[in-house]
Amino acid sequence: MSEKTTIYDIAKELNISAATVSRALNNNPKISESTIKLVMDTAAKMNYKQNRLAAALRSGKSGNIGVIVPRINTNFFGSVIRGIEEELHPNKYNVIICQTHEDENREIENINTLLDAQVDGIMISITNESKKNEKIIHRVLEKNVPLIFFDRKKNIDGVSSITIDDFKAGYIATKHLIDQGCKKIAHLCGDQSLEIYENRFKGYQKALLDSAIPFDNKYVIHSKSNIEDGIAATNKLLQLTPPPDAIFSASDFAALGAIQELKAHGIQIPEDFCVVGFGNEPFTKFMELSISTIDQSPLEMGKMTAKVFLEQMNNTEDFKMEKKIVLNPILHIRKSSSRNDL
Amino acid sequence: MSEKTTIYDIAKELNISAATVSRALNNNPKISESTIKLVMDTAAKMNYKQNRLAAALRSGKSGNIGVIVPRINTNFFGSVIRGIEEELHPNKYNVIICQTHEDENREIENINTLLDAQVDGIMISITNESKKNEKIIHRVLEKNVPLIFFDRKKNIDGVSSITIDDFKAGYIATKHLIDQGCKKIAHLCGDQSLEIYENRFKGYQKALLDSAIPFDNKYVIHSKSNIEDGIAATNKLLQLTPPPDAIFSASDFAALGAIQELKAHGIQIPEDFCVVGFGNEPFTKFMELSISTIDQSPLEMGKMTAKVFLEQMNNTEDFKMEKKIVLNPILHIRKSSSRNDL
DNA sequence: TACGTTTGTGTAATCGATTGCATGATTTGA
DNA sequence: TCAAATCATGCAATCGATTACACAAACGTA
Repeated sequence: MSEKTTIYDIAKELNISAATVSRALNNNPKISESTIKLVMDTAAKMNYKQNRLAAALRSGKSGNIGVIVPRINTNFFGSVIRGIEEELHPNKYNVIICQTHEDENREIENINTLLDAQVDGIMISITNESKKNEKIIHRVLEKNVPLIFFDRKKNIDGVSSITIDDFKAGYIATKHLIDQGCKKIAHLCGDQSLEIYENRFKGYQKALLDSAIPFDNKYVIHSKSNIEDGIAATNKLLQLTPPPDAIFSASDFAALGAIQELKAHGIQIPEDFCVVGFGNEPFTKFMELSISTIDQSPLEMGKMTAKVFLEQMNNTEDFKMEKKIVLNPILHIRKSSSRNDL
Repeated sequence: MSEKTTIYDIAKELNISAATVSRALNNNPKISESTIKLVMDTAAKMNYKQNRLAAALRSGKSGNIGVIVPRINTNFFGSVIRGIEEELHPNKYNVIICQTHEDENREIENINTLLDAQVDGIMISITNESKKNEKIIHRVLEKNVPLIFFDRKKNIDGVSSITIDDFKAGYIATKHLIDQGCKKIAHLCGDQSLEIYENRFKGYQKALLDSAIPFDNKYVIHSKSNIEDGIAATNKLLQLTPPPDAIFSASDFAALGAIQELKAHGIQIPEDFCVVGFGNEPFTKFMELSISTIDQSPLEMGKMTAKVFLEQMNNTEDFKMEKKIVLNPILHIRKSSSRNDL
């Protein structure tokens, strides 16, 4: 009834050996055309489905790859995963997803789980730069399991990564604000132990420097990626003398909080104050006062990550391949920073 | 060097049989305490990691479950998957994700892929009600692979499902508009071959009926879940005589399009026109003119789905279990429909 | 002392597909 | 006509963990 047919069933049916069936199903050139056809037809007739677990055990390839992200229900990570899945699907790989919730212990646990499950590769956006997970990363490499970083990476020799140019992103966002005539530009920065936020910050500083605007540390406020932190940070900034006249936020959510607070203070945007966010979250476009922001091309990032993985898998040469791909950030200029009526 | 240790390596090291090692690692009560301790310690020392593929092949349980959704980079599906993952993770299941892009052939292919991969269960939000995928669903059931529907289901005996009460959602949304004094309420409905949209529509009709408001089919416009369709539909509606004074949209995105178009026509919201959307997309809350909408508790839905799956897995009794869980929709009243200054 | 239990381990089969090596059949060439 | 080459297929081991069954040792009881 619901019993699954194996190659042995087919073999018995045709009075041949299971080995021949296996080879026929894999189009092995050693097998005669007629036998191949016969086996194929019988397999179809008997509704044969390969048990990939068995093949996986034998070959050591599970056909699964693991993707580790802080969380999946955000536009950014959801889109990256979508890109990865769409690229790997035609290549017969399944995508297993894990969440870390920014917890490095969880990250280590996830990596171990994926290794136990014999995944053929791991794609990860790490939680932070702590040394704690350095060890496990090396364990992965020792096992020769392809590892690829996307967005949040570590600098480890021999490991490929797909990121965006966060420095440039910070630079063009800040430069844009300067071009709008802003003189005192504040920055809501993220966790500086993460390279991405560090680079956005550096880009911001460099843009100021290039325009001969003095950098002032009091205009830099650390805030997490949420509305509340954006509000709190803006409150602090408005109490300074002089207060800033623009904000480059490393997060769209913090930017949104900033805008809400600025409005609450009766400040006109963009006339009196400009804001640029980061991430191109869907809502930034939909608001009546649409928010200028940096697009990270997450779908593209996911596809690239998958492509690099496939390339490494197909690399039969006897050398390690390391590819560092840096995507170009795209500034979307919207109302929150458009003084020139674009 | 990077060779993985197996139970045979441990067995050889301790001069015992692999069977004993296996039993010890699984805390089999037949094995003496001292041996268990010895094996455990040696396993740790030799950095042993179970090869789950081998265990999976033997036991027929892969430890993976498949989740099929139209796409993952939306707030709704992303959140459902998050809920599923969080609930299954502690139970040592991995989550494999597949996307259908609303294509039923892709759906069938995904199910086959998951079956081939020997997943221990499938959770799916189907693309539509066509008969085409009926057959494959039954194939899954015949194979005794637990199958659970979430959000978009089919009515099939013996299959559990977790949904929200779309009828009630349509009802309370419409009733709310009526309570705001709206008399001519239009409905932007979705694909009526999907039960969810059909029920929202029915709830809308029932609310009208209960308030003795005549149902008028010309106020019902079919539109997909995107801004453009919302704009187009609203345009059509505004050309009617008399035009409606409210819209209940089965999608937040269409509602957003509607609002944009209403504004373009200089119509005051909520004074002259009220709008209620569906889905509680993040942007609905963030807009200056925040959008009233129905929350579907996607995280909760995901967790419930996983719980029902676990319950079925742990059900050792000799009977089939069918559980139909219907979550309560929550109306979030926001500015787009608040005439009473809430 | 003799026999039935209990306890702890080992042997070997099993899950299903793959593959190196062996073998028998057929063809080629001299 | 026979050796060599080619071709198609079978045998059996393998991947690593699990488990039914067998069995020896230790223990208890009459």
